[in-house]
Amino acid sequence: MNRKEFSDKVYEIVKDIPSGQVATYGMIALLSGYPLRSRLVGQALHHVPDFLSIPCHRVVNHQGRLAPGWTDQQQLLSNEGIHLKENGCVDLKKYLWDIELYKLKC
DNA sequence: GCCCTGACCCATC
DNA sequence: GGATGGGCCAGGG
Repeated sequence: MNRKEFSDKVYEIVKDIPSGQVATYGMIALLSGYPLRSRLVGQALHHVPDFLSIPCHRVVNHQGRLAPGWTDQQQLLSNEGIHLKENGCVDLKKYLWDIELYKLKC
């Protein structure tokens, strides 16, 4: 697999996530053309240079849980109107990004 | 080149 | 609904 192409695709998709909504790693992996590669999405986002200004705080795992040890993430989310549940998870049913909208765009 | 780890997902219990 | 186990892949020691 072409790692650069994969990460480029990931960045492109994540940048397309509208404000106030969240996506899961699995969705990103699927849209980037590499399903089952959700783990790589997490790693790609972890290593992403910040000058690309990618809203990776809008990406959570399939349970709505945020990145561990990244306290700023919930602050950024709340700035966009996304309020977290008591257990610190995002309400996916409420804020999940509609993957079909992106598919239509392509 | 092997082994462990990780911002994960899914099926199953 | 939480817990568990298996599968996935790249990076670092």
